[in-house]
Amino acid sequence: MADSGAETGGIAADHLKSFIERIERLEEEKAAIANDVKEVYAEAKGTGFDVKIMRQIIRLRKMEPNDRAEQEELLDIYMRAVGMVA
Amino acid sequence: MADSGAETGGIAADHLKSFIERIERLEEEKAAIANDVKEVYAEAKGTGFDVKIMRQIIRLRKMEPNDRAEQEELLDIYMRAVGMVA
Amino acid sequence: MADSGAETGGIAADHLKSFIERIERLEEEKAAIANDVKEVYAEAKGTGFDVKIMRQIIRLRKMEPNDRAEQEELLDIYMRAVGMVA
Amino acid sequence: MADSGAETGGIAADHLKSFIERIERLEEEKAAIANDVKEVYAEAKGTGFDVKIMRQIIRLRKMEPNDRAEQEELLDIYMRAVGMVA
DNA sequence: CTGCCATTTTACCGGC
DNA sequence: GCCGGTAAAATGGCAG
Repeated sequence: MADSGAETGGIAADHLKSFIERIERLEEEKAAIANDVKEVYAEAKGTGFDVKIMRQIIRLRKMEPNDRAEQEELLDIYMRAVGMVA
Repeated sequence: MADSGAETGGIAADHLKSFIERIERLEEEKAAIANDVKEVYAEAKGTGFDVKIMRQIIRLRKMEPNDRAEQEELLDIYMRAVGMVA
Repeated sequence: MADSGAETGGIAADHLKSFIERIERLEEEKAAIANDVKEVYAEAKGTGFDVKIMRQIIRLRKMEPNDRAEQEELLDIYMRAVGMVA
Repeated sequence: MADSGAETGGIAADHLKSFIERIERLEEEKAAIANDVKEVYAEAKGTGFDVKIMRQIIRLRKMEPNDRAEQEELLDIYMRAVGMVA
């Protein structure tokens, strides 16, 4: 076998396995953090905050102020166009 | 003001801010790890591996641990009932 | 065998099959309509409209005006709390 | 006013409104069908069938038609490489 | 740059 | 009636 590319016999198999395991480790870490996030939301909710609004806040803070303003303006225009007061 | 629940004047505002910032920090960490994952995939791809299949592998390996055998029996019965071979 | 409940031998199997097929037909119809929706969005986009904003409009129109006002107010409060101007 | 693109004064507003209303009508139809689906599940449940398993069946039947056999071969190779039995 | 795929978010449904 | 998980929608990212 010429072993062009990545046939998975021999060392290629080991290589693949290594990649997979590295990714799985990272995914585990990521999942752990995602879980932490969930817990913070849960705690906030328990304190009386509205989770959905909190998500909106976080989304808005992530946006460039300019983009945000533009979107709001456009939304406003569309709303008038379809007859929603403001 | 009775401050029942989570009105966001005074300390409640601080509390909310604190929650938001905790989440944002965690999301940053998560994004960093997600980026690492992406890089590993890119490296694997450069080595000649098929990223899409790799994702499948990882998905499958994550599913395996579940002892879903319990439900599979009933599923099997239903499958026979509707004419799916097995 | 007493055939109480829904063991899937005999007529029960036929019954199950019938339910499944009815659902599958309905799901097909639903998918077709979902596709139509997609096409309308595509056409609107081709005319120069912003699809994302359109989705927002539709979401807002689906909400009770009261609820919408409440959410906006709450969002506003939260924004001030975390120091976003308005 | 040059009316390049889709400013929403005049006819553009009408156009937008028309798109929105078409989508809303389609979404209504879709919701009606979704409701029918729900009713069939309810009826099946009343007959003694397990709704969750039924959903699984339908999911599986939707997947089958795909001739995924092509990719399965490569998947198989990769699975062996990382030590998954088959 | 368009369409596709993956992730994320929202809504729904069944269980307790 | 709420909570948790499960499926649908939607947004964002990537390849072609």
